[in-house]
Amino acid sequence: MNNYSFITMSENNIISIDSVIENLISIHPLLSKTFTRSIRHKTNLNPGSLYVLGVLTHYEKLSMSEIGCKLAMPKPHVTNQVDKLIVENMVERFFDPADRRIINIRITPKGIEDFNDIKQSISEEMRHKLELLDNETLEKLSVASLQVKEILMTIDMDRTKTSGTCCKSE
Amino acid sequence: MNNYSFITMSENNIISIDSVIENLISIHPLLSKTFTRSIRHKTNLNPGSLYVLGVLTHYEKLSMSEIGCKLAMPKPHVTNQVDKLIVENMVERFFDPADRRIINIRITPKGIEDFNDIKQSISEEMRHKLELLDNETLEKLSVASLQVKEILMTIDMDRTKTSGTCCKSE
DNA sequence: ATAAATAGTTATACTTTTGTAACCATTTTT
DNA sequence: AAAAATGGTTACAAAAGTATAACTATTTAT
Repeated sequence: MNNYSFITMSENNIISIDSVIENLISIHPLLSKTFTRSIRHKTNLNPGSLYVLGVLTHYEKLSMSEIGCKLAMPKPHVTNQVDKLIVENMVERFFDPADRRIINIRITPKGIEDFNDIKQSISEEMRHKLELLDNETLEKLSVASLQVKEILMTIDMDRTKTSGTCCKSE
Repeated sequence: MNNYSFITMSENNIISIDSVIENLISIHPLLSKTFTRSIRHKTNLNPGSLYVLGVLTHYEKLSMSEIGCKLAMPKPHVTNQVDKLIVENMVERFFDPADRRIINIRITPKGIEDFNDIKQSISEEMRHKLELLDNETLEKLSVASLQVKEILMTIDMDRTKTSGTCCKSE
């Protein structure tokens, strides 16, 4: 029985992983299209810049490489997107006192404010859709999306290839 | 008390919608990057073609416009992506007997098979990450992602602008 | 029957993102 | 001190996706 329960456990696990991936793959284009489109129409920022801004709201500071890692974005592209955000005073660079090669980025108060405005604006359409859901469904979606978000954020989608090494252990 | 409870209800609702959007916006780049990168490296298909293929696994048939609607993809782009899938024998066109302007697309058995292979392959990295999660977390993610997926799929991310009208009522 | 609307394609210009390699500055290794 | 590794930038080529308009074929409305 021990053995048996172990096997089913493991089986379940595999099934679980596949179904998770299945779900995530389905979720992705739905979100991708909604937000990307809105971003294009309602802001001057590239989708990429906005992702950078977004990830910076979750961390006090990130180095250029870490940003690229969190978003699996090539380093040269990170440079470009951060440059744009700096022009807009939404983020700022500062050297790492311990290692002067490292350039850290943090979001500015203006960045936080702007990001909130942008979020409001790009999510207008989706808000209208969500308003049509009944309370129970909405609540379910709220809890479920929070869980997905939190779990995914603990997973580093790192890549070691594109341009030098990427995320190290957190 | 009735009134009060109504107000809090409504407040909660607004808070819920905002937090849902917040979560979805956070989830999006995480998935986007993971899958997009893998798609690029492990298949010959564009990400776009794969999204089309994916959405076709969920519906028996879809017209060109409906595909564009489900994915919020401009119609000319849908044409391109479907063309590529047809060359690979992964989907097929057939006229709608009731209205010969409409071209319906359905996935072929080969398409289903290939899509499964591709899914396996593009999700390898993510599978390794997910394997590191403990069972409880994985189970939570499985349930939560399923809920998010199912709810989002009931919401049409339609757009009426790009190229003529889009999704009509389901 | 004619005009207007709809579904889809073609063509084209454009933006965003990716991939690669060369390069500088700094740190680590030896 | 010299060599190797690391973090970041620059520059350029290529892929993917977006926007728009013009066009054909079919259907619907008048």
